[in-house]
Amino acid sequence: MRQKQYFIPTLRDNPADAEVASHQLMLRAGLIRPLASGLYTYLPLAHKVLAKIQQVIREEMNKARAQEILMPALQPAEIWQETGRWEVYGPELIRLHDRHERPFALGPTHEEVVTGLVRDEIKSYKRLPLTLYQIQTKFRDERRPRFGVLRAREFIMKDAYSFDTSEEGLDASYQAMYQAYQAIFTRLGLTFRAVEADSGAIGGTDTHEFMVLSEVGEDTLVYCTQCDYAANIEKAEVRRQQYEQVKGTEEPMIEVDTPGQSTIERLVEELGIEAKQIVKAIALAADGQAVVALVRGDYELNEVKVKRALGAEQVEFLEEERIRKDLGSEPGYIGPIGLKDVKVIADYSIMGMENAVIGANKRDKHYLHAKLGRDFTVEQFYDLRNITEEDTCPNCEHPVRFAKGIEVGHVFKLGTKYSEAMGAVFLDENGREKPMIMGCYGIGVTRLLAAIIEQHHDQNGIIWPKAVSPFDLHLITVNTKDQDQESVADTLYESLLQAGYDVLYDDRAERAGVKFADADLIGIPLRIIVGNKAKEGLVEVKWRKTGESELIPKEELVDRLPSLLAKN
RNA sequence: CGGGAAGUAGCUCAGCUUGGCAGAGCGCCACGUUCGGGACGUGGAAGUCGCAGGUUCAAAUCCUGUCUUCCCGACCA
Repeated sequence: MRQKQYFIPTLRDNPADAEVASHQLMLRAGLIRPLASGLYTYLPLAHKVLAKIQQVIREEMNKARAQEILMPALQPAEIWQETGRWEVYGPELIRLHDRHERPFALGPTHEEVVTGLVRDEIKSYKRLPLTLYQIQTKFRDERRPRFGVLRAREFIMKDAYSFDTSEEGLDASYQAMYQAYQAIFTRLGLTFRAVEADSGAIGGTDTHEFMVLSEVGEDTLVYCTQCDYAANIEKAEVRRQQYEQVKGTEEPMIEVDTPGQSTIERLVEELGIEAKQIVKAIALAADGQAVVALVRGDYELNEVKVKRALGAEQVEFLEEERIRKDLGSEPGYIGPIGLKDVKVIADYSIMGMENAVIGANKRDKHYLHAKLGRDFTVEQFYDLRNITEEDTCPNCEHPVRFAKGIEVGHVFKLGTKYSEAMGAVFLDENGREKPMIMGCYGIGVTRLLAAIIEQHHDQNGIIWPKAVSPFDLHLITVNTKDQDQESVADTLYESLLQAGYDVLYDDRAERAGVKFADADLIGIPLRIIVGNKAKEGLVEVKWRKTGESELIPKEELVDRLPSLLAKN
């Protein structure tokens, strides 16, 4: 491809509204352009890279015996009503009406469509197991689109669904997908980690997320320094343990003035105590029902664990109005004593607390010297807090560490949730009707594009891993006015194409600096520069990643390319 | 949805405090000089100052409303 007429609108400055490296570079290198918040056009370079990513995914999925299909993005409301998700899904589901005022949705995922399809077509155990997948545009009206294509409202996803006759079958299908994912992310040149994830309140046994390690990741993952344990912090269990609590004398509980001290930090500062002496009380709405959760002041509440402990679908913070009305309390001063009739649950870290500071449910008031059992009680204890780096591995008791990750893939054992709701059943060997056992497996394709850039760039631009580079080679003439250079480059371009290489040929009448800067931005791993040594028959090859270069006789180039490319 | 910031030329931004001809750099077009790391000169094109309303002789500038974008918190590939 001659660059003169190729559409790569590079930018010299970073656009003001891009924050993270991948977003900035995708804009600057001419990969994407925004249309609205969370909506992007993929320009030729990005489109080529996406095609390569999809190719890798297809190869590995097909190898795992999954079969590619393509389902409609536009879906009638009825199938969503069948599974109950029309009500449950919430505002993230984009809903619309056709000309007959019939309700539809733009698919954020395809369990309903694929389950309906398999239900109608497959009746016998003899046709199972079956795994179907598609690569398609998904729609989710995200509450907050962010970081360019990392969290977009319209994005390309590979979604796969497996149907099995037994739990053992599901295990095998799940394993096959898990391994395919490992192969895919490895081939894409990513540093990643598969972690245990939370499966949500309903069903779902095993589930793993594939995290690309990156500082801009929105997820925190916890891994053991000894064994191979790794989990999303939402999921990571905290070992049950004897907490070392601050001891008190047998002083009675007293009420004190704590004006404006509505945070842990302020209380620590003003009262001269430790955070671990404070009972942090958090008011929540679990499926609308007010609940108070207690956790020791030096720990963070984990809402996913609360959700699981209560068996709730949804847990969110209680609004200030309801804290006053439903709890009879005051935001910032919530405590376990004297609350109206609400459920109070607590993390294990509360056990054995004495000499504690608790909110008095009155503005600017706390109690001191509160003792669990004597002054306040708790209905039930659970593991409700986030693990910390001071905690130990739930498997082997060795230290754990944290890392940030971008979730690029998710594998999930669904069980029979959708097959039962939609009547996707088969007849087994004995003629008995049974629900199919399902799994689902997603990969964020456009998110991968950004994640790859996050892990593969430097100050000057992108450095594509070879497997996904938009071109094999970047051929550059230093000076287009120089006849020698131009003719050498032209013939070289032709012979490279002949040899089967996909070449981007910068034939633009730009100065060398401009071309080199653009080449760095675009990030094709191997560069061939035709410059002032061209009249002596020498061309330069240069590796984008290391900046190393080598002069090579032009006749030898095509023959030596395989080894030159392999060097990087 | 709550909290914060910003909307002026394709991009990055100044001008706004104190109302008075719409600006700069880069990019773009033409010509010339240059030519291995974002050159230089001359000339040129380009903006409904986000939108609507108000105040005023006069609004990019002041006031009100509204829309959009980005960042921080509750969800997901």
